[in-house]
Amino acid sequence: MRRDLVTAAVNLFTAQGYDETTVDDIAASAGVGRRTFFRYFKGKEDAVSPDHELGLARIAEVFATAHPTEPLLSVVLRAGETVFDLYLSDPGTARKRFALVHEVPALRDREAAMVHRYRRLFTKELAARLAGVEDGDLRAAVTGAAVVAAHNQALRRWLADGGTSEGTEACRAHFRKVADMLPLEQAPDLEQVARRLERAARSLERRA
Amino acid sequence: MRRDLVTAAVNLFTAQGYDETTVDDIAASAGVGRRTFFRYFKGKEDAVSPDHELGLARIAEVFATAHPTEPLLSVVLRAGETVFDLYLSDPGTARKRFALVHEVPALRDREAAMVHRYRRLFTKELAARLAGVEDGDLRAAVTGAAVVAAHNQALRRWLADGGTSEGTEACRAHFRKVADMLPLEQAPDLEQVARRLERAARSLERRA
DNA sequence: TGTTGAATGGCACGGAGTGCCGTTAGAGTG
DNA sequence: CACTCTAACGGCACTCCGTGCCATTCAACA
Repeated sequence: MRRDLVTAAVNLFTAQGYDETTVDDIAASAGVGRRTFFRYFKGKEDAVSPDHELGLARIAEVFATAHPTEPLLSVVLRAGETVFDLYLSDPGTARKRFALVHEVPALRDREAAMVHRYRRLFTKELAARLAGVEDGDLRAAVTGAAVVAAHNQALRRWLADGGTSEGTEACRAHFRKVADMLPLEQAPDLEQVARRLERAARSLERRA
Repeated sequence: MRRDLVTAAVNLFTAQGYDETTVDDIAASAGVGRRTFFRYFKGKEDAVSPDHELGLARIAEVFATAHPTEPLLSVVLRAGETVFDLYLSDPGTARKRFALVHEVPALRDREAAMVHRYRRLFTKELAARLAGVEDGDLRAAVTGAAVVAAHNQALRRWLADGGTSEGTEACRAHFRKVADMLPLEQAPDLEQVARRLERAARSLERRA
């Protein structure tokens, strides 16, 4: 039933435009009444991509069930990949949604709001795991935003390349590559290593 | 006139709630007709924080007029601070807006959409300046998101601390500190420094 | 067979946003 | 002062979104 309404909405939106399609059109196309539509969706915009709640829940689950000793970057990557799987499981509708979201202002704004929730979730989980670290919540905010941006960048490239199923592994590799440049464990370690080596070099120089 | 409508809207929203305030209420409170309201604002949500277009324009101007040899981090910091000035110039209404935006879902979503536009702008400008660099647009996307997150984090902390005008310099310092952990020039340089120092240490050790 | 509960759909209402048009104020001419 | 022209204003009416209310249907169950 939900599925029927979603497909009807996506088809009508792509065929005759978002603003030109009324909720009555969608309901009639799915063979139900207008009132029933609003029982399944909070609004007209929700008829496209109703899976975000599921994605958020899966990310939260990954963080909740992760072993405390697992490296933070590993947890983040696993959380991101669960969302990938949601998209990769249905590349066809993912492409249609992508096109719609990127040309209809109302849907673009709604997508931005959802991305905002993803970012907030990552930031919250990272902050909980960076408690005590110097500027922990700052690092969490910056890293959370970077993670979500990397994720979106990987998805966008995959979709721009046609959304073929062969590219799914490239999509994941892309996300990992971007995640490697995040300021998680890497940056502080490098700084520390540099300082330590600098001191060692100076002391050795004095000895020589 | 715009200003009257904005203050009327903010006051009514805070006093009796967003959903409970109609556009007629706002227009009547400002002494104009309902139709006039929609000539000044695209919608009810625009009556709060109508300065985002100006902020986006100022950022674009900073990037457009920056000298080509100026370090990228410096340009980013200057662009961010022009937006700070927009908030810091009127701390009182900034606090009211902050409270409203963070408790009204519709305004929160709209704010997220605006943050999305800021992020897109930074990403675009960074990508143009990272052309040719390995994974330039990936770095641009990640860095743009990180910059905006750092900016928001600094603003949020400033507002959470009461939004006093004495904290404006602390706000800027905060933004700079967070920007320092961004993967712009720093991370590659650090890596290079570490490798160079490692080699120097090994050669000194062999000599000793 | 009677009953209960959940899903449905029709109806009506309030509010957002928009097009149209008459009215008015205010600036610039003779 | 009288006239005109332009731009903003405000009222009116309309479409559509979203929601509360209620009657209907249908299936499960005692």
